[in-house]
Amino acid sequence: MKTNVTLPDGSVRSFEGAVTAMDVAKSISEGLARNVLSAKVNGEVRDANRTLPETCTLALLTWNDLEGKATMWHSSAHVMAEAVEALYPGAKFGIGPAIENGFYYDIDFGGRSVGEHDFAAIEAKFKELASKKETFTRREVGKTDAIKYFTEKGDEYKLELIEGLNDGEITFYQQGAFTDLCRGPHIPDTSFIKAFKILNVAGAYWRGDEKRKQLTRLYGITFPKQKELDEYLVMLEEAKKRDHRKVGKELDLFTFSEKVGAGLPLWLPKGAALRERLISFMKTAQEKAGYVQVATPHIGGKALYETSGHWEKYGKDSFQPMNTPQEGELFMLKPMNCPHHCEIFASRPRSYKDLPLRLAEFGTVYRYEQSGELHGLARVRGFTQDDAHLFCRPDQVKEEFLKVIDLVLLVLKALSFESFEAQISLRDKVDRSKYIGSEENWVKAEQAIMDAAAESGLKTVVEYGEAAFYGPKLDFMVKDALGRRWQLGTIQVDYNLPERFELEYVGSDNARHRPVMIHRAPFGSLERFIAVIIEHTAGKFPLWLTPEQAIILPISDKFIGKAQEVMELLKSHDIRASVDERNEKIGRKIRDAELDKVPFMLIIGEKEAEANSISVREQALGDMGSMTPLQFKELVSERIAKQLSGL
RNA sequence: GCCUUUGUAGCUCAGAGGUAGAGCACUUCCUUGGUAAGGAAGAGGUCACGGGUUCAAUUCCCGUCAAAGGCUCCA
Repeated sequence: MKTNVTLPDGSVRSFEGAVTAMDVAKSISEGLARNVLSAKVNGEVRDANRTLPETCTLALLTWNDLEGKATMWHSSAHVMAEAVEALYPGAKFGIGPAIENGFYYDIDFGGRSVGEHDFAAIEAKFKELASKKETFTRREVGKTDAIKYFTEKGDEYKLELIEGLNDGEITFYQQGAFTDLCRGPHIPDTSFIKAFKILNVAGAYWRGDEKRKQLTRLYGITFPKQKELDEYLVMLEEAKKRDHRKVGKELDLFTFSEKVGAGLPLWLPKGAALRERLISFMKTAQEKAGYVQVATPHIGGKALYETSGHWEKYGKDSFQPMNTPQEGELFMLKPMNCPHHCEIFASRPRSYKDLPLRLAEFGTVYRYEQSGELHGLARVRGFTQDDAHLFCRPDQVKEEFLKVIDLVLLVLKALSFESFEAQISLRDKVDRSKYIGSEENWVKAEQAIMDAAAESGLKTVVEYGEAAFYGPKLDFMVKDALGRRWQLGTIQVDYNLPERFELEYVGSDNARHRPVMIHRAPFGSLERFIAVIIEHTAGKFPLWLTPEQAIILPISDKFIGKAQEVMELLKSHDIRASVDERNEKIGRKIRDAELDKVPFMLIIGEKEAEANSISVREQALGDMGSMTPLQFKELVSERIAKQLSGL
């Protein structure tokens, strides 16, 4: 018997008899063999020490491959479980997968509270076990034997997992004293793991169901070298420095007050200026795209939300209605702007010639978010959407949708977001109770989104269960400093609300027709959008957006008058500038302006006062030499024009 | 909402069963200085809030509120 192996470069190697991926690695080089974590055999990731089929394609996976890392982290989860079992006899185990950065294991410690103070002991035990160079042994187990093993061990979680499996597809992996139900694959032995750290601990419901027991989830990460762990931890610290909650405080952008309430941000003057800048940017873009502005109140009658379906779908879990003292009328804080906008559409007869009607509003909405869910500006209870609703004829849907995609891309470009994901958010495949409207309408809407997304050429991923209750969405997702994904822009096609609000227009055939609605918010919400901008720029905003574009620094107070003249001149050219009039040396003023991330520092001393010039220093880059205030104004205008090209 | 953790000056943080401290920021004065921190003095805290234990609590215990990391949820 021979084994023929095709390697990724296309070359074919022939071996006498049965061989493993590890054998193949050794035949290539000892160095490679020392680094092989697992192997991709005919497209499937498997243990490196399993026998290969007679004919196969083979890719050897190392730490440089995502799948190699995943193998190592999954194996690390097993070792962590082994350490936990040694220290906490009787602990029961849920699931322990590899994740994007590391791994976790959900553990039932049997009523014991395990927290950060326990980490050191677990880490020490882990290192002791890993250094033993225990091998991971795979074994196929019959269902009855598998049930028997975990019944004796008393682990009801594993038993529940086994219930969902069929005879013949159950495998156990054992390393040292620890045996686990596991599909694999695993690294050859534990000696590959050289560095380990428990990152944090969290509660996690068994099978993600909040009605079931909460297990303790330990998050950890491992590396093949201690140095890599150290670097990773430094990187995490650096990421924390970009946290919008920290930077927002340092730059005086926003604050929170216990008295006002959790999740209700207070915008300070600089942060409010930033918002205004974003709003006027969007207003300009929208005016060009044929939108009209409307304005609606922050509350609406309960009947409005009964019509829209909000009351039915989310009434119980939202801020509760408030009533008027005399008449007892019920009003709700608006969770969305669309019902109000539907009523504007319905306020008079509409002709097909009026469509598309694009109603835009920077509408502030209020949503009840569970207290544990609040997160700085990224998840709040009151926020302002750059909302608009496009009422159009069915034949206009695709074109309008494509135009909105362009608008979203323009926004992402102006803020230099290069890495975003476009996600098509569809209905839950099973649970349809969360949604309103007919199957027919949903199919039409889902098709419309997929067609438009395909035509736009966007790369998209499909997620089920992420749709709004009235329709599917195209969502634009961006990551924050710590890699968490947030939804920013969103575009939604809706056949349902026009039906519920009985919206109509008169067609060219003089008959009544139902319009289609597109809901869209390119920023999503100003709050979350600003949070993500802060983390992406670390507070160094693009010139067009930054609250203060230039600060004028007189060398001594003799030149304050001159500095003020320059400031007035720049302001008359729409440059946002101020003067640092403090009684400090120039070095100090520069340092403070640098830390405040003001893009330009304009220095005025004796030389400049005489020559009617300014010395320009660019933030983080340094001295640019001297020029006249008008030359500086040109410099600023050119840069802004470049940043906003396309608007 | 749930699990783990945290809450001391505007900010970052030390501290201890006997009613508090540093650095920065702030105020005043001196200094008028050319590209990342000039000097001196001063002011500033119900130690998150509410109970309890104690001769004595900011410190120990309980509750509430807020914040952090997750889970669930997310119009």
